[in-house]
Amino acid sequence: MNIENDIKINISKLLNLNIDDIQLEIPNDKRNGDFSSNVCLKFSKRLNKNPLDLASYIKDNLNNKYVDNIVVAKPGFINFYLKKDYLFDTINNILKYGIDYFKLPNNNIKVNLEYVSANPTGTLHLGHARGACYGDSLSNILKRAGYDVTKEYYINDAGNQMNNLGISIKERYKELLGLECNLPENGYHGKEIIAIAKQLIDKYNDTLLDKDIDYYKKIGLDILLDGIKDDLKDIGVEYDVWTSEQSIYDNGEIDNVLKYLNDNDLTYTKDGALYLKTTKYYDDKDRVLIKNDGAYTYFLPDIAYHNDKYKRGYDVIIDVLGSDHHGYINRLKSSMEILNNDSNKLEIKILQLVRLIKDGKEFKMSKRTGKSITISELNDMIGKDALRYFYVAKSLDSQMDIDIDIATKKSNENPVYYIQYAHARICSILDNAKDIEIKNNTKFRTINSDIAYDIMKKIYCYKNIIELSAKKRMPHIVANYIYELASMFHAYYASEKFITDDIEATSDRIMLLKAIKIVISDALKLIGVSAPTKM
RNA sequence: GCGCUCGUAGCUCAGCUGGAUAGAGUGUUUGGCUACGAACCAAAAGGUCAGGGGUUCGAAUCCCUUCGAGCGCACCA
Repeated sequence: MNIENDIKINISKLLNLNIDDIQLEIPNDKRNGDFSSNVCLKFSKRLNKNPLDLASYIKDNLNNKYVDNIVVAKPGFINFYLKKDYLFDTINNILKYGIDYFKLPNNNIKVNLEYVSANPTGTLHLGHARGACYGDSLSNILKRAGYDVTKEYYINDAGNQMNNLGISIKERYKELLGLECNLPENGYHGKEIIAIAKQLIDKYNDTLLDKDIDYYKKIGLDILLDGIKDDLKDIGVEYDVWTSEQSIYDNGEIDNVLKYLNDNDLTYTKDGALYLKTTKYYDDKDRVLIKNDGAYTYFLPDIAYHNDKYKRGYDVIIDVLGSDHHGYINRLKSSMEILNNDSNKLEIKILQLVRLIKDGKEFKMSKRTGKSITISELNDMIGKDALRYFYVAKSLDSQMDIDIDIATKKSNENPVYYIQYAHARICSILDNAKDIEIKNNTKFRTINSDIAYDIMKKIYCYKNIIELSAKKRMPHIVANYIYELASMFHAYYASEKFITDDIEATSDRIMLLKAIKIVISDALKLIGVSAPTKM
């Protein structure tokens, strides 16, 4: 059953238009129909006809078994009013097929989705949580929409910052032993570094003093990476692939890329450094690949890494980065074009940074002093469900504030409880009705309220919501949808009694409740939130 | 200075590929539990969609411009 598509095909034949040119939308005001199209307004010029005449032509010639009535509205809208059967069929199908009813067919699009990828030099904080919740929810939604998704984390375990990590741990280790401590300015000052040093002392006392920096580096990397994995797992975020930057150094991919670039005159040497001609494409200046001390910049292995993603055959490569990295986009896209990879396949999603509010003022996070709120701290305060919903309900490109005082004291302000409450309420009613015989595949003769029809219509839209959310890479569309559905349910609950002496009416309502429950719990699952049966 | 993202109700945010009278939550005011869970519902008030110009049947949405905010402009990662 795909009414919208049928109508579109019908119109495209009548007006001789491409089907993709035809928009069908659900009007905000239902007085304008169940579906509405602006196609006559849009193409009146191209077709050289009055939009109202075009609309009348469609009205007189369109044929669809669900369409009850067609109305032409000024200045040229065409509004479709459907028979309620399409709603009833939807509900019956959901009860018959369950979640499978909403699964879109495989579209053969391979997606690589990389998110978080924080340096393993500290603990994940509130900004990382945004990328984590976004990425994980988006991957669920893409999968549901028929994409083949690989979730990936890039571990920056090579380069300068790893040495700084090793030094920082060693200095903290010495400090705790009462020795002189020379923590460098660009070292890591977070409390987790001290915790690692303390672990070493508890285990080995002072026997590690003669170990070199590489030793501390490795210990630190292992512990911090485990911590990152645990923190992510605690909020339901897991990965398919963990790629190590060091492995790109080790497996020769960098050398391969470098050789190709040099052989094809895409690089040049200046002031002892090797530059890549990124200005050939979208960059405003050429970029250094190898510094004059012979060390690679971050950029070079990242080129090899992204090239490798292309080689793995992905049709879409999504990177989720913090807004402080937006200057990196053109550089990376240029480098991909240089390697003959279509840079349109590379989608870089920029997330605006998260501001923390405490006592009505901004609470500055500082890497140097190690004063920041971590994911696990927030998780302890508000819990996984609230955390996941809170982050994913907002679009990525708005800066967002977290008021820590509200998050801790009045956690009920999080809309996730409102949604979960709706689910728990439905479960409770279904439990009360468990002995009542439910008829399947009914015509819902006893359903007669607007709110019930509105709910059915909302449920009908669920598939479109998933499709749209996936296409636009916007999981918050799903989050907001669930809230709206929950809100409609609460209103319905207040307006009618479900379990009555009328067996048929009870049965009809219970069927509808079951469908609502299926959609709410499924949509919550997509955004990583649980659907409790009791609260 | 240049670039990216943004500016919508007191506050936090939605608003789809331009579509019909711009929406929620929260806060304020008011009403509703001897009906299946009141963590709920109903109602009121609250708007120059930052300002100005343009495109067109139609602009919060697209373009130009001014103002304001955040971020970036490394041989750091």
